[in-house]
Amino acid sequence: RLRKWQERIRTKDAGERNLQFALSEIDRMSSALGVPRSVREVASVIYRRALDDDLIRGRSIEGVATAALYAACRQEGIPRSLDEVAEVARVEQKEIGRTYRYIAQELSLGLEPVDPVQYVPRFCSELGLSEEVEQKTREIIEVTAEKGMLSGKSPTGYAAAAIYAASLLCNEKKTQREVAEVAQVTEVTIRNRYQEQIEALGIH
Amino acid sequence: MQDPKETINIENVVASTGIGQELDLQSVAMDLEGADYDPEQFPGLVYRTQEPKSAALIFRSGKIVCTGAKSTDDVHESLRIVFDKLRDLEIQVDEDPEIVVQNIVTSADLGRNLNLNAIAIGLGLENIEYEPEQFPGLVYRLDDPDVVALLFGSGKLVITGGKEPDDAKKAVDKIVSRLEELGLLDG
DNA sequence: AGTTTACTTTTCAAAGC
DNA sequence: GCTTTAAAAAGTAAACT
Repeated sequence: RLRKWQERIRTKDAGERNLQFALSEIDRMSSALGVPRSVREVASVIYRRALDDDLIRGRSIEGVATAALYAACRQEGIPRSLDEVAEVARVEQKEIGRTYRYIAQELSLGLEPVDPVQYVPRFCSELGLSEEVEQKTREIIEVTAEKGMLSGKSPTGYAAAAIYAASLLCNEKKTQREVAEVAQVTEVTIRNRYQEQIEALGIH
Repeated sequence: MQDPKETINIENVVASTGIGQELDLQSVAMDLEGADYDPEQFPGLVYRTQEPKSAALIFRSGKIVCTGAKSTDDVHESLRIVFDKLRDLEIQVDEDPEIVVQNIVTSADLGRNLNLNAIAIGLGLENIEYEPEQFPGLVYRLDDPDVVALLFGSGKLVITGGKEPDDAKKAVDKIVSRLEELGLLDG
């Protein structure tokens, strides 16, 4: 009976330690990504829900904690791309994406695809662009997405191209390289999306 | 465009069978020209047929997986070639080994662009998977037929997981009617 | 800048780790 | 879970010319 009791304590302690580890990892990555405290709290809640629903079985604590943070950013409307999250995570991007899809499904998070507009304030701010460019970017994204051009395209690449186009239109030009750098996409992607967008807008 | 069902094309057929005899893959690898065998990497020996084009994975147990064929007829033709090659090596092969089709991959075209965002919401986020940051296709799992469809912005799609060619036709029918009743196939 | 090659997703069997 | 095999879809990426 004593052994059973000790085992229970040991299991409980191990569980506590694992939870503390997961929460400290969420904190560490959140700081590195510079997300607000509210997002960390949402991530913690998602992680605890995953824990309660036994979703960690067969997966790494690190992977679930990272996926929870990625999901929390999206839920709070200030997404970080998988690429950005992977840079501060200790699991590879592929596993973060796979784990995110799993917990989003199992916990019925009901998160819609990321809207490129949600990346605009942060990217424009990092580029030191004006409110005017930011507004023009939103307009470009909304008008072209309305025409069905967003289907299947990466939200970051789409946002990056629109920012590049808006910076030209507002005479605050940023190079494709500068925009590519903050959005973590290649210049080739910006070029491709940019061509489609200006054509759809009829800007020649 | 035309009837989406007319655009259905079988891209790959996966099937399994067995010769009813255990094999010494090491010696088969030595005698069979073009055979790839690296047991450290994978327990199966890989043998490719040229016409019809396919790849056969041959195992020590005598079981065989054939993949890459464009039709069920091609699967049978490819495996007939593999069986004969093994017989040439003086290996006993059952007369007519049962061949079971395990998966058929099909492509099709709905003939009109799709707004995947609207479709994701329309079909219900809990019923689909659409993460354009990770993959441009929307993943839609059907219960009957039991297949998985990948829908793309171009209107083209992939149907996989089916056991018979008819599954793809049924799936396309269901997808078209579902999108139509949601009013997402026009515009 | 254009081309080629390659990786992302889904499906399935096989034997073994 | 992973390993290997094939195939399509479209987007993204990297290595070359």
